[in-house]
Amino acid sequence: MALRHAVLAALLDGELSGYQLAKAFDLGVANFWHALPQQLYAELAKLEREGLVAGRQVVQETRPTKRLFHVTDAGLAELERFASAASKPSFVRDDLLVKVQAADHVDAASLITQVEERAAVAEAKIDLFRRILRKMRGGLNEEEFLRTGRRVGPYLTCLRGLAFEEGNRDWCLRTAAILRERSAATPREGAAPALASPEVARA
Amino acid sequence: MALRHAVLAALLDGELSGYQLAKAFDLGVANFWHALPQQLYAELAKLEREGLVAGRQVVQETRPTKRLFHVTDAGLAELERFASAASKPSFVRDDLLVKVQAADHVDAASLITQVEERAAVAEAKIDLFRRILRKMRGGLNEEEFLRTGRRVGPYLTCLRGLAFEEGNRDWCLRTAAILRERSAATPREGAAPALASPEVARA
DNA sequence: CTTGAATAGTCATATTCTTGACTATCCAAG
DNA sequence: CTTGGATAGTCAAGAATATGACTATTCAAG
Repeated sequence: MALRHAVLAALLDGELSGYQLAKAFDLGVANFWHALPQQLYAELAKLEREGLVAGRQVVQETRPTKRLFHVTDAGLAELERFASAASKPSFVRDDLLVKVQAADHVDAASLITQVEERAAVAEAKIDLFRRILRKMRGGLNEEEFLRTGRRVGPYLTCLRGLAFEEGNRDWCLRTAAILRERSAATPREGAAPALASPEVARA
Repeated sequence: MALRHAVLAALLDGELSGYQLAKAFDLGVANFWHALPQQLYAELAKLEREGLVAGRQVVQETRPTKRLFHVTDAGLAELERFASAASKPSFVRDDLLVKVQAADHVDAASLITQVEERAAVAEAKIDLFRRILRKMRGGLNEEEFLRTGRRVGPYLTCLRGLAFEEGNRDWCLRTAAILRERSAATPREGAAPALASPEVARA
């Protein structure tokens, strides 16, 4: 149950409405925690009942009234407690990797397309992360900022997101190239092509 | 609902019992899909009811009787269908990243310890993946194997796991170093240390 | 000769997450 | 003057996951 802690961590940078929070989760936070708007509204309500966040109503003229939430002292204490407790091992879930695992038994063309699409998505995220990082460190260079900047937490997690997507892109491009080469080498085979194995090569 | 497909993909390499499958998930497959043994038994039962896998009873003398499962033609067709459908975006969940996001507001010492422990875990996984990869490619070098080997799917996903853990390790080590340096620079501060910010520097 | 680890598997409960729909207001483009 | 997108939020139902406990057998260490 760390969604609540992810929400608390996201609210540390200032007051957010549920809607803004949902967008934040879609961007930065999404790189290490994923949640739909519905869950966030529900979690905010629970956190408020428990006194870990507090909301204040903001009546807007041109927009629907919204509620801005901030972390309370109790919320900060809960984050402290969470941060000191043992971390569960991280986990990833990725359809595409499941498909690649089965690559030798399924249609190559569609798989290659999907891997290349994923590379493009990763590239877009890389650009986004680079922009966010530039904005966060302001005039300072990275080393300076990491030594002296306030709030390096979000910067560090963003760096992990950047490296992750770079790894993603590189792997996708390489994988696509390999699958392409292999499917070119056996143009008339369907699933599970009988490529040259060590045994065959010896024969 | 891609657990079923992860199970099918894992069973492509040969018959496995529920127990063996659980261990396979704990190792290789866990890098892109995570599931507890209970889920796997339940999923196998469902897959069998739907005719996507078939099990055969194996009576053992020295061990409890087990059931070995393999993918049926219908299961293969289902995998094909899945592989051609659009992939959901991958997602990661990581307690540790949530904690680092809040790094400027929580106790540094405990966080540094955890980040360094994670680096060690990553290192161990790197070793494991290297061994698995070596074993999979047999006598061939990597390039050769990727061009001509049978079943490159598991090899490719393992490569992604390796790169992921290398990224993890590198980021953890860098993050630990930065947090250490910062907490050394403000030895008597508690949470949210007032480090030199651009504004402060100007003053 | 008892304890603990590994094998092999099951059940029930509770929480969490996803899906899909729904209510509103405002602004801008066509 | 209607449609679509952005803002702001809510509800209900159902699927998927997690937690914890439970039954057995075998082998090896102490």
